[in-house]
Amino acid sequence: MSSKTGPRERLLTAGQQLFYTQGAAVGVDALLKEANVARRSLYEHFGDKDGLITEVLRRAADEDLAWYETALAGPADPRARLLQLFDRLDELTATPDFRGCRYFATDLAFADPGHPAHAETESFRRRLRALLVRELGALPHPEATAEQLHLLIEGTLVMGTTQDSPHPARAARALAATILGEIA
Amino acid sequence: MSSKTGPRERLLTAGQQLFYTQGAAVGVDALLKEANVARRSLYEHFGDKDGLITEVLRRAADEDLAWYETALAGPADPRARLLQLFDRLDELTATPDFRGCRYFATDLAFADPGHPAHAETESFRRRLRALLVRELGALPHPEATAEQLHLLIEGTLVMGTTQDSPHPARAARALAATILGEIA
DNA sequence: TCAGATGTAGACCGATCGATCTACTTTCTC
DNA sequence: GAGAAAGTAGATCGATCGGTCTACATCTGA
Repeated sequence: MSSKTGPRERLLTAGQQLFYTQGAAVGVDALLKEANVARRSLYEHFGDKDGLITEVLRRAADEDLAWYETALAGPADPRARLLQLFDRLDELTATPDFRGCRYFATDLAFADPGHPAHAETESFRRRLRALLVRELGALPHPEATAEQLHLLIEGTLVMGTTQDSPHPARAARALAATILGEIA
Repeated sequence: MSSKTGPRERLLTAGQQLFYTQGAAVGVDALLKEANVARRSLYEHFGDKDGLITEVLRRAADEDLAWYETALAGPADPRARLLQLFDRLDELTATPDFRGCRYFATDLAFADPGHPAHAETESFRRRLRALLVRELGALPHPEATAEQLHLLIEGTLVMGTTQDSPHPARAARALAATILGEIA
């Protein structure tokens, strides 16, 4: 009977937060302090820092994809569902602790293309793309349109990160509306 | 009579290349070796590593904005000029050594919002935005459309970095064509 | 109950980082 | 051509990094 969360869980939670807010370069000491965990526990559970990073990305990917699922839920019309997604993105980028796309930031943080983190970020994007294609299943050119929507999403996250525009998701939504209307 | 380039120039060139390909976390030793410059010269000319980073960004911003200018040059019709920009972006992202947007990568590399590099990246984006607004001067809603084009550009650079799509600029170009057509 | 597994606390190691300093050489200027 | 200025080469410093290790505490299950 384990009512309280163990060190493994606390490390994943701390990693998910600190890697997002501070970047993957966050020191091990900061992670241990945030998680209230002994140094040894990290290396017993994850092998090394990269192991923790990989596992955090895996968990975050599941959560974020679930977020996309709920952001799309509701309307029966696929166009309305996809436009609603940009409304949710508008709320997301307006959040004070929004710091952009975790996966792209991870890719940039590791110059070595062989780093295991890249496999996780690629997996996330492939799943996100599949999700968009599924939504567009009933409409013409689902693959090409999914690519465009994906580009709009990434662009929104970037613009939201740099704060160049107060509401980039609204600009993206308008763009999405035109192509979703055209392919109807 | 200085026919050969001095250490300052070599450092800027090496920094411009290494910071782009390896990220801002590149070590000072690697920079010195690449530039064939003594350690002392770096600190005499730029104070510290951040000084070099800032100066590299300043120079790169001028070059990149000039690239945008030439990418837009040619056609008299502003719509054609902007669509041509995405053709140039298509070539750019297809370059084997393309590694994405230098400025956004720099922003992500420094979690501290007070780091001097952020001022340079913000300056670049502001100038880029102004360039887009200028191009759209004769058309309706130049500010709003510039925001959308900016978002498409950033999205293209991200998608080109992660290689999710072979030609993200073409997807972006199609999106740009719809809004440029609509506001006509 | 008690033994093994699991966790904590923290010293410690080698490597690497940015930065300073000394000593010597080259280059430019007057 | 002599002296100042600028550059090279490299030792060195303190801090920090990821990772290992020892010693002790706690929890758990046969």
